[in-house]
Amino acid sequence: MAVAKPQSTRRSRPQERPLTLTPAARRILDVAGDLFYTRGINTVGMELVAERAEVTKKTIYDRFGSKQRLVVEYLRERDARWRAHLTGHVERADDSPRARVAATYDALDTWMGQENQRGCAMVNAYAELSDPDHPGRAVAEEQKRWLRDLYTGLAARTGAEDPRELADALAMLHEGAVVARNVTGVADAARIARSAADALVTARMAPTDQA
Amino acid sequence: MAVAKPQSTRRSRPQERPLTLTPAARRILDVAGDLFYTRGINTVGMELVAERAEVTKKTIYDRFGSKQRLVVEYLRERDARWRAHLTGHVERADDSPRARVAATYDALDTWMGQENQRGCAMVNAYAELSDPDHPGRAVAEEQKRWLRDLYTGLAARTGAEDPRELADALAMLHEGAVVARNVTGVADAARIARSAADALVTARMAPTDQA
DNA sequence: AGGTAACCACACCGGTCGGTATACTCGCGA
DNA sequence: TCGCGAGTATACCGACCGGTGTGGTTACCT
Repeated sequence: MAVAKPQSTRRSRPQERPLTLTPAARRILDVAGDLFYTRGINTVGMELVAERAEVTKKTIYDRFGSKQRLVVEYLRERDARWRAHLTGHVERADDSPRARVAATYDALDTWMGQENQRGCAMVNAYAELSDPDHPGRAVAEEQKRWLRDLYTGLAARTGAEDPRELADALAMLHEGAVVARNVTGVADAARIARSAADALVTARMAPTDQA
Repeated sequence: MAVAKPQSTRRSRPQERPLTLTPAARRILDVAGDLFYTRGINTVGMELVAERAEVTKKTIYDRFGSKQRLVVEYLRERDARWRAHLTGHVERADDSPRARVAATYDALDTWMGQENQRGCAMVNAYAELSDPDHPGRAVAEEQKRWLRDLYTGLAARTGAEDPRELADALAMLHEGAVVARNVTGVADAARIARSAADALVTARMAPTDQA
């Protein structure tokens, strides 16, 4: 065991040095990403990361400077991977708002099948990093804002009266599906969310656009 | 700082002693509940709990036996409070499935306004307690199952073709609203979820029941 | 040839973790 | 009066935390 303290209050961030991703650093980040996601950020010590990456702690600190930084890089990378996954699905879909909304839930479905066995990494990190100044929180917030904006754009194209509100509802189905699958064990959560989203779009669509 | 380890593998649970809630134990549980929720379970040490409850660690261990047990009791109590809050709202609503569904989101709204500034305690605990054997996880799972069943009952009364699926969608809006409010900062998340839920019920309702 | 970046091994730091042990006091009910 | 449950205070346990410092070895770039 061992675990505690109010989380380093690194106030007034000292501007980020750019990070050189040497081979060892690459290994460290991979290992840390896996461990942080599956076991939780706070329960994984640097010693363990070092051991798994076959690297000394010294090397980790030479490359990343602090655990906080390593955590932030883990979140950033995961966020980027998720965005790429989602936008890939969306762009391959038909260019209709309805099809594209559906595509977001398909993306979620495949994502959850592969690398999301422990819920949303951003939401988990948000739960674990209780210090409001931890820069990892900003990464999570940004991802959620991004998804919301994506939905807002699509919602606007449906002709909905209040695109923002529709977008928020679609985002809720999205996040809720992750919880349903992860905690409640609903295997086809993404499919259900997709179907509900479609019904919602229909209900909110401008009447003239109904087809 | 300090935080780590794969989380005590207390396998084959040694049957729970019933807990005597002495005045000190009451204080301990209150303090622990507050700290665990606001700072996270893993970042709060027993030393801090003892200090805040104006009690020695000895007393905590005499009453609760272990941190794990204290965590479980915290989750149970919070779960019970939440269920009471929600059922209170539901029972005070008109006895129509539509009104009762709406009432669940109203309950969420007032709940989030008062004592849910850091998201859903069950979801957070699920994120923090990565050991699949930690009994705290079961408490979270049970709450989500309960909510799902509650929605299933209401959905059945709407005459929906697939009550389970409608119920899951309603639960997703529910959980999603918590994330939206907490991470994305959507102030009227509960209201939006309520409105979306209502539209969804309308869409899924048996055509003959439309009113 | 010299410099430097990237790594290794290893020892060490103060501090905290969850949990235990010993010994003592107080108030209550039989 | 006696015992006991609930509490106090304090010291301690081994383990682990995040992080640093020293010194040495490659390998590549100029």
